[in-house]
Amino acid sequence: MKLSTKGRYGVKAMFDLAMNYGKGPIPLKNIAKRQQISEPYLEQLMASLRRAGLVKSMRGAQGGYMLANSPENITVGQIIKTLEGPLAPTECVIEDETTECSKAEYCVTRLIWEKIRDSINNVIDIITLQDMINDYHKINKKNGYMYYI
Amino acid sequence: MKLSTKGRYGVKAMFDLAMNYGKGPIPLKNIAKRQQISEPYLEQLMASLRRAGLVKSMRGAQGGYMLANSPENITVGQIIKTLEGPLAPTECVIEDETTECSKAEYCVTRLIWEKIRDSINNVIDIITLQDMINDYHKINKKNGYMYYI
DNA sequence: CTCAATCCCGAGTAAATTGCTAGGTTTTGT
DNA sequence: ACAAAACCTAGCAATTTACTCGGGATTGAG
Repeated sequence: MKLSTKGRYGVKAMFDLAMNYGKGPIPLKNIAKRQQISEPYLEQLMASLRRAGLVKSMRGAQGGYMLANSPENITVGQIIKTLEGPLAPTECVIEDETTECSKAEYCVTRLIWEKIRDSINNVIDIITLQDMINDYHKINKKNGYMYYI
Repeated sequence: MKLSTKGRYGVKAMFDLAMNYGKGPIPLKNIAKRQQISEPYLEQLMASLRRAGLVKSMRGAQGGYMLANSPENITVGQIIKTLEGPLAPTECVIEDETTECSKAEYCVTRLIWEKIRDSINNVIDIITLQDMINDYHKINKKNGYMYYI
């Protein structure tokens, strides 16, 4: 029951972009270096995020990536779901799945998986990139670190 | 972010044992058949559950497995954690891990993984096998099914 | 107008994990 | 004695993960 690196790297990279929101396009190379992620691998993740409409890109020299919306309008849930697929503990409780399990009506274990799914979604759909920035400032003020990871 | 079959099969098998609590040892073969799980595979899972002290076994003819405690004293969380390991979304927020990440103090993403971890644990550590039995009776009364899955 | 910086794209791949199967040994009630 | 059961160890095919690699297309700056 672990998140893969896709979800973890994705959130880090998007947080990095949020910290640089409004400063024009940020080259992938810089993000990868700051967040310590393999550059060509991160490239693939950014491609998914772009196709999902969460980031915009500018090609060519002085190009890079930027958030497609302001940090308070992008949730961690959007990022994770884009990169990992729907965040359900089992196949049978993936929301908006067309083919439902034939035993769904009387399956007791299903009720548990639904509760787990809902509790996860309640957390990640509420946290925005702006919340992360606020957390960062709080931590930073307290102990004086300057990294954003 | 899926549960593996270990966790899913484990919960099903333990629910099966809970439905048969007090009826003496239940042979693995019967559980496997009712819950539609490969018998030798389930055997491995039961071995883990036995070593964790969640079930007791009787060898020989008329032998089988039974819960080591009453259904209201066994949680879904105990079962899943035994079979899947600690239920944390990332390595860095596994509880009672000795080697902590060096960036833990100022890591903003870590705060998110902790919230996800806690929300999952709050759900599964509260649900007992007795709760599942109660759910079963509720569903069963409503629509007349007799399976327990 | 060139060129370096950048994003874009598809393929390949080693290592780990998952979900089993296979083939035995030991114990015990009837 | 014997059959039904738990117990144990090993192996293995398929899938997934976390990348790497090699090139092509754009574009701003000099």
